[in-house]
Amino acid sequence: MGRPSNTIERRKQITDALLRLMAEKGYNGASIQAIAKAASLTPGLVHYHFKTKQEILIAAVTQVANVAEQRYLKLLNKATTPRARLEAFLNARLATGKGADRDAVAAWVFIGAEAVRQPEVRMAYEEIMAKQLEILSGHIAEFADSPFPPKKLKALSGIVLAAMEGAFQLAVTSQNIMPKNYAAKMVLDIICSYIQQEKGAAADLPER
Amino acid sequence: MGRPSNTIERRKQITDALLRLMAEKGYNGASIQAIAKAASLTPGLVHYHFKTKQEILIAAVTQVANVAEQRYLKLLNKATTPRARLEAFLNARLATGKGADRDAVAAWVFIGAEAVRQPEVRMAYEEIMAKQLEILSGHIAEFADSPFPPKKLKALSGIVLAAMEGAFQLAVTSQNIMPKNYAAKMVLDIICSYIQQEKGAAADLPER
Amino acid sequence: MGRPSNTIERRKQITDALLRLMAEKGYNGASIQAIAKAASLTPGLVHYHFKTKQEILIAAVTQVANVAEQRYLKLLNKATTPRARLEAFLNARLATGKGADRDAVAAWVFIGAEAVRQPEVRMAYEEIMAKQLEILSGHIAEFADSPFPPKKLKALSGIVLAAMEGAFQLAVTSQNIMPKNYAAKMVLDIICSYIQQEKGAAADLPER
Amino acid sequence: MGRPSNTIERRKQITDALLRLMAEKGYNGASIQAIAKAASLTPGLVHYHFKTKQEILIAAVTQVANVAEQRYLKLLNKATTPRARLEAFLNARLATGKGADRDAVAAWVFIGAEAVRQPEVRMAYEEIMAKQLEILSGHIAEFADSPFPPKKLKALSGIVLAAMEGAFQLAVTSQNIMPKNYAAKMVLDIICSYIQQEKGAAADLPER
DNA sequence: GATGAATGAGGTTTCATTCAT
DNA sequence: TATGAATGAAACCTCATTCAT
Repeated sequence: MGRPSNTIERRKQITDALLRLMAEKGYNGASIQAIAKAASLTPGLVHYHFKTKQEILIAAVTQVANVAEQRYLKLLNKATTPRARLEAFLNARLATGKGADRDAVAAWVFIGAEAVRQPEVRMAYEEIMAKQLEILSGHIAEFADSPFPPKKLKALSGIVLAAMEGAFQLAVTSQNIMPKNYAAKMVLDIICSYIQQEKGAAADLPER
Repeated sequence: MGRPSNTIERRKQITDALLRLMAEKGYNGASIQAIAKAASLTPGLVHYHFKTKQEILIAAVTQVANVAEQRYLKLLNKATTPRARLEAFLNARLATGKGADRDAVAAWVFIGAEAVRQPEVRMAYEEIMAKQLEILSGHIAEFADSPFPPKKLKALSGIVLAAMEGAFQLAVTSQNIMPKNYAAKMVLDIICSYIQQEKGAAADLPER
Repeated sequence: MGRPSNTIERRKQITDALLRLMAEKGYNGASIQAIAKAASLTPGLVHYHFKTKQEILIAAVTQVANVAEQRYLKLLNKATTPRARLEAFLNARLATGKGADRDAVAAWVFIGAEAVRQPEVRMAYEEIMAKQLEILSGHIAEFADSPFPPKKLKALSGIVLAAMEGAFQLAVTSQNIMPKNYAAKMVLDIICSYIQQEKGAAADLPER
Repeated sequence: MGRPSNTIERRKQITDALLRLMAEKGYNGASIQAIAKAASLTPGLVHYHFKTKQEILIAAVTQVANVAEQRYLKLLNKATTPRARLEAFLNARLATGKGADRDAVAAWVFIGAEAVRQPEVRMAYEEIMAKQLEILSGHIAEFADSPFPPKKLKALSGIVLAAMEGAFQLAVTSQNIMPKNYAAKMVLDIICSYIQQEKGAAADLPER
């Protein structure tokens, strides 16, 4: 009895619209009116499915993370070596060349900014970052294929994550600094050389 | 012949107020009205010194860059080795421990976001980034102290710059990923190991 | 032949919910949506049982009056003297100490306010007041136990009714002016002394 | 220098408009739009002079109280006997016959209702009531012209105040119960008879 | 230079009501 | 009877900007 629920689709319609608009106008520029129009809905209906605009943003953040994770898992499936698995992670996030992804990157930059001032958004953002950090350091450890001081592992992973976030920022504002598809390659190079040096350093202290 | 101009101080008052407010409320959250109050001025006067709000933002961006440059030049003065000069650059930008600097970092993240959607802001932002890239790659080249393929130099500098920008983002949203004062050290380590590896690779191809 | 009607229970569920909500948020603050939730129903169903929100209010007004009347009749049953009967009336309405009754009183104040601007509500409200006036003046006349000029009887009853309504108002806004259970006692005192004086005055004019 | 301030007049314009509208549509019915139009202003300007709608209401409450006080003081000036002073108080508040005062009474009823649910309004309302109580009991004590148990004095004043508030309610909803100008007279009668009885009771206990 | 009142567009959100299911 | 999605108007409020003084 009663009308069948379509909340899930509607919510996706709405978060999609927010991300699309945010990519070029930022969070404030993406008004509920505009979101509604972009999703072919009415403002009232938007608020029927989301109590506040912030809720839409948080749902969108989660969605972006999920999409990225799917992409990662897909690539991971095909990867058979530690190096390939690390690359799967980096490419899943940094492959900014696939056309419509420029929007996703721009949206992500705005999400990062909102995370600075909206605690609720920050929590969602932090959680995602923490998860990324864990996955990334796992892949690096596996790739290093030798004991790696945990502190250094975490520090390396942290700066790599920072480099990735910064690469997004530069990709959408300063293309001549961060040309397409450069980031993934450079990040991998950095990881390699850091590991190499670490191995060398360890070799110099054989009795430890 | 009329009262003496105080435009310069007034403009600084205003940009300072914007940066302060932006640090916790973002660009949109910093209304002209609020800026005026924070600067102990009136809205009308703000618009007397700046035609639009965007102009204030751009002036603020420039100011932030100048302050950072002053800090850099000061440190540079005391630096006597290539390594010290490179460190001067990194520390001038990444020393986020000075207390009130958290605000500067947060403001910078919002500036980066505005650069995504406001072309005029983007231009100012890009220019700063380009300059940074130049300085940074100069220091790295000097520090490497051996011929370095220009492409690799630029790529390394680029990813380092990205790491620095990303470090700002994480510093104000995910402190457990990017603890205070970690970034500068890690960035230097990365540069070192990358250069080392590059030297090793060059040594393997003696006849070139 | 269809499911058995449950309209009566549903309507009571709904008016109860309105009264509950109105007690702390007023009439406008009690949205249909909120009423539905408070009654564990859906907005659509609320409008199935009541065409408009105003209809709910009017039903609620009637219900409140009925409940008060039941309470009065119960007390009246046990009363054997004129004074006891008068007290039954006063206590039935002014006994605001029964805990959850604070809500009923607050709701009644809001009902009085709505009666000012909604003619349909006013009619219901007036009818109740007229009835109260009649009952009250009956009890007073009986209690006075001597001829009482009709005009004075009506005037006394009127001001007593006013005092009761005002006591509700003060009970929910200014407790230190109208402490719990004070009103009923004071109203009775006032009636007594007024009657006494009236008797005295009548005695001074024996030939009338 | 600068434009001369007209805030005071503007604020009065606005509170006047609110009271006028509230008299027939209640607080919620008096939208900022409507207030602005009634005051020949723009909604933005209304919010320039009052941060929130509630602030307007509170200013209006205060204003109503002040006007009533002025009226009282004027009447008080001409009063030479205790009885006349008491009457001055009652008439100042209950003289609901002066034409436009019907609006003031209706507005006051809505104010009372808002006081139930808006704590800030309640505080203003309570303060006014407390002040009234003090003035009123002073006049009654003076009028009684004999020692009066403080508790009884306060109780009498309280119920009289309640009767006055209730008279407002009935005046705007049930005119046949509370005809114009009846309230003041009846309230005075009630006070008189209560005092008489009290004196009689005191006389019966001469040695106390 | 400076003030602060004023504007008008647009922001998010609420809500009584309707209607397809 | 019952559901809950959908609507559209209207609510309060904010804000960059202008302008009379």
